[in-house]
Amino acid sequence: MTDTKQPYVSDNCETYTDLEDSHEKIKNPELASILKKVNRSRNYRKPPIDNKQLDIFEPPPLTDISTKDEISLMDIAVFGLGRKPRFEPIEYNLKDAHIMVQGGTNCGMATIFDYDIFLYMISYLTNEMNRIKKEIKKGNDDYLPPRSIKPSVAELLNYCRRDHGGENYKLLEKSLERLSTTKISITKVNSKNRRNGMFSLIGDYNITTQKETGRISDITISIPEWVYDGIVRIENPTVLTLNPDYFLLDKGAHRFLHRLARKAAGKTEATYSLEKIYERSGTTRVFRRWKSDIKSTIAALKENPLPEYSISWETKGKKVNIKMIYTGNKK
DNA sequence: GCGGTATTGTGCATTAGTAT
DNA sequence: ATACTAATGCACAATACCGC
Repeated sequence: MTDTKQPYVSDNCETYTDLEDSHEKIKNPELASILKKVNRSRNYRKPPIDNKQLDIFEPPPLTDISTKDEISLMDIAVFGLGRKPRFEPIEYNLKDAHIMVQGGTNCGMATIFDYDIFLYMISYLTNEMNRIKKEIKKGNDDYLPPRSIKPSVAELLNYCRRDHGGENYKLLEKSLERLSTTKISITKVNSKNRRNGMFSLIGDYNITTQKETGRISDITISIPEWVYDGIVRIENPTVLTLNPDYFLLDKGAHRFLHRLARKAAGKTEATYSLEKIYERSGTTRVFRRWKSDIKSTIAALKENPLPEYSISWETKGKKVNIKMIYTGNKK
């Protein structure tokens, strides 16, 4: 099972890494060009060796909350897209709302990778609630889900399909801090009145570490009220399932595009202008810099497409549109 | 000014390997 | 199986540069 080091007969390399490194020396030009491409772009992480999401019976399906106050949270980035936490706030001026995302002054804003923890929380809660609803249909009363989750760290990392490297344990603490302090404020204006609200991605959290060893023994994350109410107290929660391969997407921009496609295209297709995607990505880059970035980002998808969606770059004169087409199982 | 590419720094992510 | 270490890799963004 763990013999991942299968030698490649063709070129005397021990491992896949050897093969990648030696692509210059490879005689077969076709193979060499493929390997060069692999070297250049890595859209997907390799899944951890033990490629199981959870060792429990069934992992909860990956779900994300899609709207809040009739505002779609999936087609804007309520987090930074980079690995480095960002400190500048993001502002969105949408048609019917003004949205402001701001991180903590010390730790910065949550990143799209920190958001994985949020997804774990949503998935857990949705799954739990679906189970309870089934029980109620059968006529059995049941307790509502708890208002906080207590995952073991390994369980959390497994679900997010990450490696169990110790680094992840250290970073978890920072991730939680960012998630908890990132505030999203929505100001909605309709014809009659103006509503303003502020919420964060996760509530309070506790991390218990053992004194002698410094090991994390326990984490508790409280579920913020808007999430709990949105899933438990509303009859038809606005949640969408995602493909678990989402966790393997290595580029923040790819994750953003996948979320956008999932929401906008669904099981059909959708087209956005490049300008609109630029605005909704929350990037700090000037447009023409971002444009060349996103162009190569989308070009990389030719080799390794997004799970279930194809993204294409279409030019109409000077205008650029991004077309997203569902390629998954149309059932 | 506007388009594009090339280079570089930073902080997180990943990997192999190790300890319990 | 879970938790940790050290070394390396990577994306994003800032910056410089070039040609128009």
